[in-house]
Amino acid sequence: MGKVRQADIARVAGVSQATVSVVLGGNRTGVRLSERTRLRVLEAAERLGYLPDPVSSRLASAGNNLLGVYTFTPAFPDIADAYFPILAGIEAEAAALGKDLIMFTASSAAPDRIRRTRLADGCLFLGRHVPVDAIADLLAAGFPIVHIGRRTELGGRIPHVGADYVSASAEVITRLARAGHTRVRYLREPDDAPSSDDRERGVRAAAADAGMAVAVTRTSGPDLDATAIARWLDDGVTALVVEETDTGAVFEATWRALGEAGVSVPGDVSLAVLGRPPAGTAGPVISGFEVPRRALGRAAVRLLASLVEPGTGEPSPHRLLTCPPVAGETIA
Amino acid sequence: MGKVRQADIARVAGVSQATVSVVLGGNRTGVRLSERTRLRVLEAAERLGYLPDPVSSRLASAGNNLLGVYTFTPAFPDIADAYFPILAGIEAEAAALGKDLIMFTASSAAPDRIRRTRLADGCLFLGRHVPVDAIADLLAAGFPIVHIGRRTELGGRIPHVGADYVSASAEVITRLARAGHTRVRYLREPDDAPSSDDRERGVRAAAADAGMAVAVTRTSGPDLDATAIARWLDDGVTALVVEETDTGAVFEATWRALGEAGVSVPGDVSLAVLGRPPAGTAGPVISGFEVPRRALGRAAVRLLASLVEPGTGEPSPHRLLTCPPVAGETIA
DNA sequence: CTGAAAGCGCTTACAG
DNA sequence: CTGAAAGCGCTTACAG
Repeated sequence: MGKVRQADIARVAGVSQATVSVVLGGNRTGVRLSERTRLRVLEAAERLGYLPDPVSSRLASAGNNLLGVYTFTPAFPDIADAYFPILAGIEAEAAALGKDLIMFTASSAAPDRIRRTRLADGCLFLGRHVPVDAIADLLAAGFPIVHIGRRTELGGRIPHVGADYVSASAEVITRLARAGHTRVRYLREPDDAPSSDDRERGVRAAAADAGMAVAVTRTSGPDLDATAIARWLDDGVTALVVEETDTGAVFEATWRALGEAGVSVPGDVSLAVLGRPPAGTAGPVISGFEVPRRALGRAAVRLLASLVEPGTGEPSPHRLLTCPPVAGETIA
Repeated sequence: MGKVRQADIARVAGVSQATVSVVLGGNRTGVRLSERTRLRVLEAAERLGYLPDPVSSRLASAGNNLLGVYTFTPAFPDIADAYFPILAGIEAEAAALGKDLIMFTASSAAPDRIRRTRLADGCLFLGRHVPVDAIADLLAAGFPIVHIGRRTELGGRIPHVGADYVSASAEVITRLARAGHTRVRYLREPDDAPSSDDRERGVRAAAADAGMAVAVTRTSGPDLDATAIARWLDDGVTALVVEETDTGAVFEATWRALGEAGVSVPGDVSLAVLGRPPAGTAGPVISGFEVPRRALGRAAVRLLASLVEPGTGEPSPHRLLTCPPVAGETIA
């Protein structure tokens, strides 16, 4: 009882293999078929326990209803908190569209693995940085891709669905300005990625508008201690603005340093996070904004699906979703 | 700049398409190749930007390094708490083995969708119940599958990696017996699934050994109220044993009813859960056991991988992992 | 109105 | 020691 192929059905039903294909494919080309033939084929297929081979169908044209998901870091163990809602959104929308998902486990961002994404009809990419060359190859080959998070590489030709960090970050600064702050310390990731750069752009623009002085510290956390805090306060800083990062390390280091320095929030200094603090952070609700991760996942799947099956009006290959503000209790 | 095929490389390099395949495939058959030819092919492939088509390779023999994951309920939105560690384990092990994952989103357990799993080299199944017919087809076709959770269907022919609920549940009862309890109320899921039945078997066996009276209530939660609690206590019950369920609903209902009844734990009544309470449950550490979900995920992937690539000694197609006891504070 | 040919892009057994 | 044939299981344009 090995695999049953269309050819086996054809033999039993006394027709050609191609006819079997037409019948089982639901006759989408509108071929004339005698009802008798159709029934014989269907019955034989049922009796033999035919299981179509999706790989063959995919090769012989036609998609396979598979969308790839490529994360540049293991999605689950490490930064699960940040990725989980995105994956949840991706899965929900994929299920709604009747698509299955291929998760490409990216132990490394090796080009070889990225090329494997072509097994699917299209692929979602997810990560702080993007391997430009491999993506360029995919793009050049006409393979549909969507990056989750804004991308500026390749002259902005990478389709993406991102969060509008510029506006959301500007809004946080404006709130601070309205509360009377004129001197702010801004802590951001040391490396350049659109998600960090966008925040900085929003911060600078709003600060300039408000006549606020913003000094930037690039840090990944370890150097943040009570001494640093004390120095900033001595300099006349009245508010700290911290970028939300994948691991939450910068916020955690800041929060700890604040505690060690015996500085009260928002009594002695105001605090805002450009995003949300890591899950499970105790204490007051930190002011900032929500990143609509679930919606990002859903929107990305929708965009990718429309790229895979063109027709119903080409959507913009670039979308930015709004980040709802979180008032919080740490701006005073 | 359309897709570049091996045939294109062959034309440029002045060799046959098959030779290109041999060269690019790393010459695994040990064919004699002039170094000059090899280099010419490699160079042409590089220059043209060749991207191998994984679908074709898969069809022309050879696996595709893809393992399927089929959950009978949407994995992410709903019962994520229970599935998340399993998926984390699956992903970690798959990454370690260099395999990618296809997540089949099971909006319905429709046989069609299950058949699609054959796109992968093998598939993991995950769910309280299993669609026996579709699984039987897969098994008959020689398609490698592994179920996460013990399965008894099809005469026990379904390969699986499960948790040893029988022993773990028995151990909980033994603990209760040692603490002097002789009359216990046991709350379990209303439907029959191996994970529930195994627990009950362990409970009954250990209770019989200890001369303990166990009364069983099948419930999904809603009927659990202060009245029920009071009735049981009146009956002389001194301990409650609650099954861990996917949603945690039974435990939550019990915990609430206990509160409403003003019954203190473990002062007035002891409490154990056959597993762990839902995440985020406040109060004392509930006695019970840990389900090694991450390890289940990893072990299932390893078993599936060995089924896909036989050779290195056939492993047992049935494995049960031990559930470490959690002493907790609610048995007295 | 129906059925047989060609081809999707590869791999691997097989002639030369 | 190398290169061309056959074939994986399908779909869809095309002859009859």
